[in-house]
Amino acid sequence: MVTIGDVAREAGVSRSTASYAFSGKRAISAQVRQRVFDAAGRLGYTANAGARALATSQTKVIGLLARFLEDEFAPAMLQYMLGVSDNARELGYDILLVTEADGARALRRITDSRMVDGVVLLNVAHDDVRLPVLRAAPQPGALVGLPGDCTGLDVFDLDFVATGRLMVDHMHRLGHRELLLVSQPEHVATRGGAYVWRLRDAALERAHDLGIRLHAVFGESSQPAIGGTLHGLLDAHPSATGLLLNNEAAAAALPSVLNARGLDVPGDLSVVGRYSDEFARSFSLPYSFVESAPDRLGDLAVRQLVRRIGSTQAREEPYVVRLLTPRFADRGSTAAPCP
Amino acid sequence: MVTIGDVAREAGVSRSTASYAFSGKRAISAQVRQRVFDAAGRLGYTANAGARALATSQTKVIGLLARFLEDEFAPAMLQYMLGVSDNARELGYDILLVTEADGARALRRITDSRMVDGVVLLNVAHDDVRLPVLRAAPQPGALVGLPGDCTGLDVFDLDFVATGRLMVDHMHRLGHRELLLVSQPEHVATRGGAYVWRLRDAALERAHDLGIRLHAVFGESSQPAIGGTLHGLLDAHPSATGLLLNNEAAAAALPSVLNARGLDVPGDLSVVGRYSDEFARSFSLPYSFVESAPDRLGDLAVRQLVRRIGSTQAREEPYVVRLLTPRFADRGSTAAPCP
DNA sequence: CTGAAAGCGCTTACAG
DNA sequence: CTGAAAGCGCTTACAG
Repeated sequence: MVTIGDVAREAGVSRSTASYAFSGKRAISAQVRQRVFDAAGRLGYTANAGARALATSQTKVIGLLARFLEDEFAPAMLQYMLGVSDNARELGYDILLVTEADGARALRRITDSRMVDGVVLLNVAHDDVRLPVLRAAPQPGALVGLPGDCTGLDVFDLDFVATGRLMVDHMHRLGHRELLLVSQPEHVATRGGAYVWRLRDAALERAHDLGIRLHAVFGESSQPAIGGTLHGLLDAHPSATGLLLNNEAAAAALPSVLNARGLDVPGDLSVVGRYSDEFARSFSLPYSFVESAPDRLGDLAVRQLVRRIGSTQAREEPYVVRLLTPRFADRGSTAAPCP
Repeated sequence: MVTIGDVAREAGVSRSTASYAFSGKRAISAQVRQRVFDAAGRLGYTANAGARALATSQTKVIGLLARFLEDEFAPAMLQYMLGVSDNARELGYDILLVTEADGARALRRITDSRMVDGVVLLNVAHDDVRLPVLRAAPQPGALVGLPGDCTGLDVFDLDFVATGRLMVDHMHRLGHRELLLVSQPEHVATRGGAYVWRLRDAALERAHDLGIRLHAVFGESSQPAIGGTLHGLLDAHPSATGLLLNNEAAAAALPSVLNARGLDVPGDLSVVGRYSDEFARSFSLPYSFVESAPDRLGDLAVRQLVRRIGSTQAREEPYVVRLLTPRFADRGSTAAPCP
């Protein structure tokens, strides 16, 4: 391979001069600079990443820890991954993708060996086992997903509490007094998927305060089971006029369920979902929804992480917990209930 | 950070001895070995990846170049990514994920700078601009997706020609004589998505040979457009008794389309799709299908790549083009046509 | 404005 | 079975 030494020789300068010509970290005469660049061009020089990392203690790589769990909608994870990856690249960082089941061990491996300058954790659980490892690591970390304990880390998530309230408030304003809520599977919550119960509890509380009857159930993560659950729920509560969905599979299954029952939206039933814009487009779901903004969250997490990586000053700043205000995307699937 | 020098001092040996104790590349007395391991444990030592890469010219990282194009079903890409990532990790490699739009430039960057020991290209087009870059790179590469020119690279893909034939043969055997085929959008083929026309052309040819009328159309990649296309196709050919799908969006949309038309499968219409098992499960599609086996392809590509990386001898071996024989997963959605 | 030299943390022939 | 030393390819104080 061609090294900076080869370039220096070809340009007739020292290796340090060649290095400075590339980095711009000290003044170089225009002629010399040009000679170095020309030489590099002729020889096809690119700096060796390992050598540079060793010399600078910077890899320009960010670790991305995904977590694919049973009964969670995997394609949703992809949106977060792309949000992180695309934005990291724009800031000059590459992505080391980690999909191992044992996230804590993998995290220790990539941080201890200094493969990465920082880490983004996806799909963070309430009591995530990766957090103690990340806090002990020398690199900064950012989370997508709100855990029980946020100390020492920057956290980004959709505000699921506000989302639950927004959904209920929206239906209440239209005049609905009996609603249904389908969440993710119960064991997703049990094992620490806080987003499940944060939305659900907030919706239940708000409904209670407003004098609304809210029937909340946990739904399955795939068809045909979720279809059966939807049918059962609609059978059990024929007087309910609104349906809230915090469950991608339920949203995807709903059109055929309603079709089979001959129910019209919003004529017979008002519907509000919670998913990403991309998901809505892929399946062209005709429902109003609260945007879960995975690209936005990935962007925010990476940007903050890079800030911390870049300056020791930024590293001293207080940690942030940023919960995005839910945005309601109106697709016309809600209306006043029929009398 | 704690270095191998610290470990050596703590254990009372030289750095080379410590290094050999870890690598096992030369005999070390049991006592010394234990002292080194204990010291490493006490100090919490992990080798610096950059330094090791510099010394060995091996990063133990594989580049994974994904390619997300308009009107291709993004979640399908995720399955390939996980197939590569999970299997790479098992073989001791980490994954550098590249999602940049300009794949050729990104590929040059990560290979020139020696960030990776090898590269897997996903979603390879017929005349993929990344191929010349990969051939010129010092690292070996493996493709998932069959390009027009395979020289110098290991190639893995589903046999789409055999898939097209299998679909038609299957229907023919059951007695069908008029079929419909919905492919991906035409411009996906136009820009080089060879899998589109390979399956389509093979199906058309086989149908012709068997005296079957096959009406082949290109479908959109999302609802509701694809739903309209399906309706239009069924309207235009009421005498067709079988439907072949090489289009994920069409498969996802079909249940509600058939529901709306009151069509029974396989009573009124026999259906065969082509997608992954994971996709079938996520949407619980009730159709028989040809398994596209993304995990299997990722596995094969990585395994071959690691072989090439591992030994210069393996690097001399002839390149392989491995097309997986399509596997038919029977879900009972095909039957003899009604008279 | 430029160069010679030290150092980043490993591995691996070379010697014993 | 073990150690002292060179080298991987960079960057960056130190000198001039």
